[in-house]
Amino acid sequence: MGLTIGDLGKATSTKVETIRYYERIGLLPKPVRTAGNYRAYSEADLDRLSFIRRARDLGFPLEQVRELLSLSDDKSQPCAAVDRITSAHLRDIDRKIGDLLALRSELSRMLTTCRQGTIADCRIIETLGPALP
Amino acid sequence: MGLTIGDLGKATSTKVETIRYYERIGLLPKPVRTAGNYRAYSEADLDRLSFIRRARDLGFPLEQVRELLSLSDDKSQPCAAVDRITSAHLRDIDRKIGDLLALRSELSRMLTTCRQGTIADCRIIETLGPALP
DNA sequence: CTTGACCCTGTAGTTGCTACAGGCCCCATA
DNA sequence: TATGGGGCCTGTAGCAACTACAGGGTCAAG
Repeated sequence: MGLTIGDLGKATSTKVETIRYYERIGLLPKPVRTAGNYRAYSEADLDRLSFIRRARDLGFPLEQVRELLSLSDDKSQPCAAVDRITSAHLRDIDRKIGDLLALRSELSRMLTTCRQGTIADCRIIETLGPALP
Repeated sequence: MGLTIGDLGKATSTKVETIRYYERIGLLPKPVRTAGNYRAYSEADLDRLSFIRRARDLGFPLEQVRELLSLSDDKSQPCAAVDRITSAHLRDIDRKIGDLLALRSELSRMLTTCRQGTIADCRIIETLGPALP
């Protein structure tokens, strides 16, 4: 009866150490222990961990996962808070995508100017180096 | 004579602690010290730090910055190694962009299904929650 | 001569895990 | 019944790349 920490790990593709870490930071409740001091988990724990993992896979940082969890614990609350968190996360991702695209074009511009000579006249190193006087 | 660590920080938009950190991990050489034990930097140090910051701004991780620095120190080396590092970084960025775009579309799909009701029937929470039986 | 801005060292915190070390526990097999 | 191997336990330290103190020293202006 009860799932071991290894069972939970397998079921959610989560490393055992990560589960203990989630417990330590209070994302997962401390489970009951068996006579031999093993953690014994319930289906509810499995659901909660699955929730965490799905949110993490979607890139939510742990603090936002924490908020989403506490929202999902209170079903009568309005949905607006969830919407707010998700929108904020989306804006964050959009900003990151923008940054990366800018980087990407800069790097690929640098690459096209690299003429396979020596470092002495490498345009990439030149770009990184000090401004010419 | 010589630049203080604060001067260097201002000139490169780098926090003083970060400069000391770069010194500790061997990215920047240990500078000479004044009578009062202050670090005194040269223009060459400023150039080197600028190089580091530019590479960091382009998203190169410190280990790759280290490689680029040692390449730029040996001007007779072929440029191919620089090209290789830059290309690898570019592939990395492309992968990240792909990941983020996938996330983005998932999140925005979730948002469009959120109907501003209560948590009880919030589609976002539902998506994160356990599979229905 | 004091004030305030800067500098020094050393250590601990951040995020989200991951990897030990050194030791229990449990089950199956011989 | 002994034993071997897996899995579990706690606690600590490590990763990137900084950042933030605490508790002091130094320097230039007023």
